[in-house]
Amino acid sequence: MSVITVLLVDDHLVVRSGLKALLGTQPDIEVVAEASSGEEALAAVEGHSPDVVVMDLAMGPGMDGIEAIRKIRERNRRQAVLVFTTYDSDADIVRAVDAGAMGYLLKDAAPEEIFAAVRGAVQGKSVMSPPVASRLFQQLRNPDDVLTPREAELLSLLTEGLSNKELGQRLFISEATVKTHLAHIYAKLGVETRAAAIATAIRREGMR
Amino acid sequence: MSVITVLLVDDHLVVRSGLKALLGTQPDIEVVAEASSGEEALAAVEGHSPDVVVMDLAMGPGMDGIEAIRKIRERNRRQAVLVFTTYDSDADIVRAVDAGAMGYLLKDAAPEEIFAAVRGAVQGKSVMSPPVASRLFQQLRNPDDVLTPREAELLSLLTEGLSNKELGQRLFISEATVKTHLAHIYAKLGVETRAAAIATAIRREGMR
DNA sequence: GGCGGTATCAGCCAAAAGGCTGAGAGACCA
DNA sequence: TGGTCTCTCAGCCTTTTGGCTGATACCGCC
Repeated sequence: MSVITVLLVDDHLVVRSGLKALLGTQPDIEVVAEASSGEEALAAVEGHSPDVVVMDLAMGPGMDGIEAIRKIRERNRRQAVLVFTTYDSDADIVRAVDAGAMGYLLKDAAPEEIFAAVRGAVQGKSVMSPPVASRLFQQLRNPDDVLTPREAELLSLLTEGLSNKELGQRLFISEATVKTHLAHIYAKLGVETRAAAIATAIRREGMR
Repeated sequence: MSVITVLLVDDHLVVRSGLKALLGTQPDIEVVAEASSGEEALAAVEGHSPDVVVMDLAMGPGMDGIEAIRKIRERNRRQAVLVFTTYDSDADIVRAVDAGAMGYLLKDAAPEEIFAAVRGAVQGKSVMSPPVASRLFQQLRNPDDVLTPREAELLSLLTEGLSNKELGQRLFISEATVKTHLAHIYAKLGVETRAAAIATAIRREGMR
């Protein structure tokens, strides 16, 4: 049995240190590199070509986790990416899976769960924390209310307090398109104003 | 020189593990106990009587970090409590300091910062992460930015996603007055739109 | 008795947001 | 190959929001 090589990506040194300590107890898993930003993560993937990338989604300014996942998957489909984050936001789950994540773990996961996820990932198995899985399950029952990846992305930026114009500039689309997306988002969230959408998104979706 | 004993309190095993690994590199610091909730923390303080308690504020259901700090300080003033958390919410900082916290560190703090904070805490020195200190400083310098009770009430309703008309009806005031209050709130929060105000209120002020 | 802070309200105007209809391009799938 | 989904864009119109100026009233305080 060969050793599984892992790249850790998290902007908090404490979390990287903790993961490293936990994974270090497993003889068949080895942390070969760490990164604290999306940019660093891409470089580390090139340099170390790890089997599994364990990544937080929230990573301060610059490239966010979703974008990093997408780029990693674009360049090299060998790496399996595991999301390891604090919040089980509906929108983030959808976007992460869409970007090519193999699993989605919450930070309060038990060590065994994490080990199992890493081992499963290299075999192409997808592993979810129970709360995450239940959210996905619930969404399958109401497929009409599931945000598309683009809508989720827009909603995420919406919670930053941006105007339609700013949203358009940020996403390289026209203001008209922004308004179309927003109308769909409002309908799916069951709200009528952007203010209510933001409130709903932050509270219900766990966005922040 | 005697060894500083530390109790770690965080609901994420990964974070505890990481802190333990980091603090373990220091010969004069020893982690003697861990807890994953406020209740456990109180018991651990009784049992181990550590010199310093390093605690996250957000801890799932049950007693929150602030309450735990207050109770620890009530029962035994020997322990110094250091807050170690992810978000620099104005409200949380004020509440934590008020509850008796000796320091306030963010999770992206450098290891040296953490070590220094632990060592400082036992000597009665208070240590803040730079972003935290700057927030406190800003509040002291600019008391004008403190919301009046009425403004706070309005902001709280604002985060529900209500329109100006609805706000007026809810508070029994005219829409004109609502707009006046909002203008003041925006100025104090440093934002220009209601969307940004909601985002700021929920995130920074911890409203929810 | 005046002064500052708070809360209340009005009117005017420009900008932003939202509702509506319609439509083309590309992907995916049966 | 045709249907469906997603993402993109446009125009038109109404409503809402935000910026501004100015005003009245109450309250506590020196």
